[in-house]
Amino acid sequence: MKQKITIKTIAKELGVSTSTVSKALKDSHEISTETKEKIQAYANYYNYKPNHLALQLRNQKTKVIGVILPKIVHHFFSTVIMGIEDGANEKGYNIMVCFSNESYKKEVETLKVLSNGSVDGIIVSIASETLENKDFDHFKGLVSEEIPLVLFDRVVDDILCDKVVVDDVSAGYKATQHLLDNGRKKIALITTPDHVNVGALRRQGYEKALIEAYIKKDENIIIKIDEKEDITAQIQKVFESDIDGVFAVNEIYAAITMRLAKENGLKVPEDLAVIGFTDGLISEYSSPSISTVAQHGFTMGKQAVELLIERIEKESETIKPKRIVISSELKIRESTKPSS
Amino acid sequence: MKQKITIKTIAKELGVSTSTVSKALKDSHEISTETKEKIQAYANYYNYKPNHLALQLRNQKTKVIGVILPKIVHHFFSTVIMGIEDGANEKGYNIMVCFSNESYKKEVETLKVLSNGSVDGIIVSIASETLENKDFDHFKGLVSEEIPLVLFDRVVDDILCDKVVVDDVSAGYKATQHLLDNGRKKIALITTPDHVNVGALRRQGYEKALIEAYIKKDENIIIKIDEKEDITAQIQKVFESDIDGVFAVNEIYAAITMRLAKENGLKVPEDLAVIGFTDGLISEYSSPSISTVAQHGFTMGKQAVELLIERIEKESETIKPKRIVISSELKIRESTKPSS
DNA sequence: ATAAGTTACGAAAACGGTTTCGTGTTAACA
DNA sequence: TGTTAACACGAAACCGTTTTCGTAACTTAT
Repeated sequence: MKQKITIKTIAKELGVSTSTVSKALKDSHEISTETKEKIQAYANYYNYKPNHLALQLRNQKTKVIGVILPKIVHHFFSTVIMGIEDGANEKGYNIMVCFSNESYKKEVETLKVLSNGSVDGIIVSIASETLENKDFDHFKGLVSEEIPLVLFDRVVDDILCDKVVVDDVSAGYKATQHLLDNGRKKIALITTPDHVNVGALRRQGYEKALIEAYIKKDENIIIKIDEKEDITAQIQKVFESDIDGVFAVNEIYAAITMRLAKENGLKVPEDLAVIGFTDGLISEYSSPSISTVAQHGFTMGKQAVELLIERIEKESETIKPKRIVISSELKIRESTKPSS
Repeated sequence: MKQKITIKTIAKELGVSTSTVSKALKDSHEISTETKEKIQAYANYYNYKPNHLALQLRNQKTKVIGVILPKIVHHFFSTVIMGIEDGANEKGYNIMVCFSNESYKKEVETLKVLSNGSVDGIIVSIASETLENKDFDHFKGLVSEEIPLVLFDRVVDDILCDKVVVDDVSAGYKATQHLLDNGRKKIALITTPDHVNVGALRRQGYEKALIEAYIKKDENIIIKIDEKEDITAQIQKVFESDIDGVFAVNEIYAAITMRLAKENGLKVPEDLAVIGFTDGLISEYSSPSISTVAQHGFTMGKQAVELLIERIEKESETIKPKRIVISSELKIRESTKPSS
């Protein structure tokens, strides 16, 4: 990189002290108009830009927010990033993005790197492996170092910090209720293993809706997908039972269900209604289009970053950790058009 | 944030100088074993971590790479980010991610923020508005400041820097050729306006394939989508002509085409073969699944970052700008199964 | 006993800014 | 004429670390 122009250069060149230059550039009243104009003109001409690193060191602030996501090739997380970036920019922050790739080890390492002072605060959605292990010591370390932390979507109660979540239970309830309203009686659930807590919560909502409709739960049509195995094969099993509705906890599972329905000779939505989660591109562009529960990822991201920045900038006050719940919303499309 | 322990603290506490502490922590031979052990034990006990900002200032290196993308909710760009992050991590770098949201103004601002010294180098895919304006002065500024810059996917010749691109012409050719091999004769092209150069290049490939097959180009079945208008309505026009194949330059256009085909009473692939670009989730999970040209986003990202880091770390040598071409690959799926 | 070489550490400069606290000069006032 | 205040600027400390250079004390060789 080319030798940059610094305050020192300007000072030497113009025969004044660095303090004078610094003040002149900030339009301080301490400096005479004449001197200020001279210095500003010079700085402008040579395109002087203050060195960010020096400022950071002095202020002990980086104006950067670290973000750790389990993955990115996923509509929900992409939109969350958008929200985070947008909110951060509004307050003059930038974001440093890292991925845990759902791995516990990478999450720990990344957290260590980010907490060495490169960022003022961190936003995380926990890796599934970590959720499975139930080992959250790396987060507790952060908390005790008093580095501001906000968890979103995949959160755990053990960690004492601000959180932003979707109303997963109520979302699961709403989705299931929608199918029931639709006249469906035998509704399958395609979900994640129990350790992924959002999956467990959505299931609670599902079960609640069934109970209220006096429909007996059937474990045969509740499929917990193990992503290490063949997903399609696991979903295929549900077609061995007689079903007329499917609630899938993400859009990939919903899309696979649609394909299998076709292969099994069931028409969507006539014979089978399908509703997914995450209002992504697949749901929107598949044909028939898929009804979903929209999670408002952008809002989540924005709320998370606002919470974090508040914490960063009011570091003196010890505010009680907050928990923000973003309400989800049904996006009704073709895949759940009422059966006759 | 809690008061962090610094070298100064350790020095004062142990009655030695900061230089001694610094050297002891690096296991320098200049320091006696006894002193080293004492200092290391103390540092370890109090969980000393060197202040990153101080190091950055001293070394004039941030070990951070800036990335500016037009958008993120897009399979291709998501995978590129993954590749960049992966490559960066391998070399001990982190990435700072920003979005231009296809806006010229935001691109200029973001570039300015990143070039104030917060990053060692920058990777960019140009915003469509900028491509339309043809105003690249902000990039030229970077180049003259000698901040390493790598452009990928949407690149322009005007800017003198390293570039990573897809072999768009040959990809367009391969896609079209595949349809021809399939027995299709009347192949429509759904593309972007000409200023998005990747679209223009893919079109060249399309036209070349047609010429070689002695098929006359028909401007009526070449649709340039204006994203500010209703996309579906624009694509619908192509169905007014008699066609048996469609080459769409991204997966959204391909998906919309599939839906319209259905609505127009054409069966895919029997009556109409469809091939898209960007091997994303939509193509994979739609039904029938959509054949595409896979762009290898991960590889592109990784190559881009490796190129950039090489430039950063060999700043002395003025190497001629490189241009890396990533070859694309056909992913044949159901939407282009041979017609009888 | 003297010269030379080690060993083990500290002082100080440097990275690029900001900010506090002087201080010399001039102008205004009693 | 002496006192005070305003003005315009500079010196120096500071943020946390590294690194060069100097040097006191001791060891070894002559």
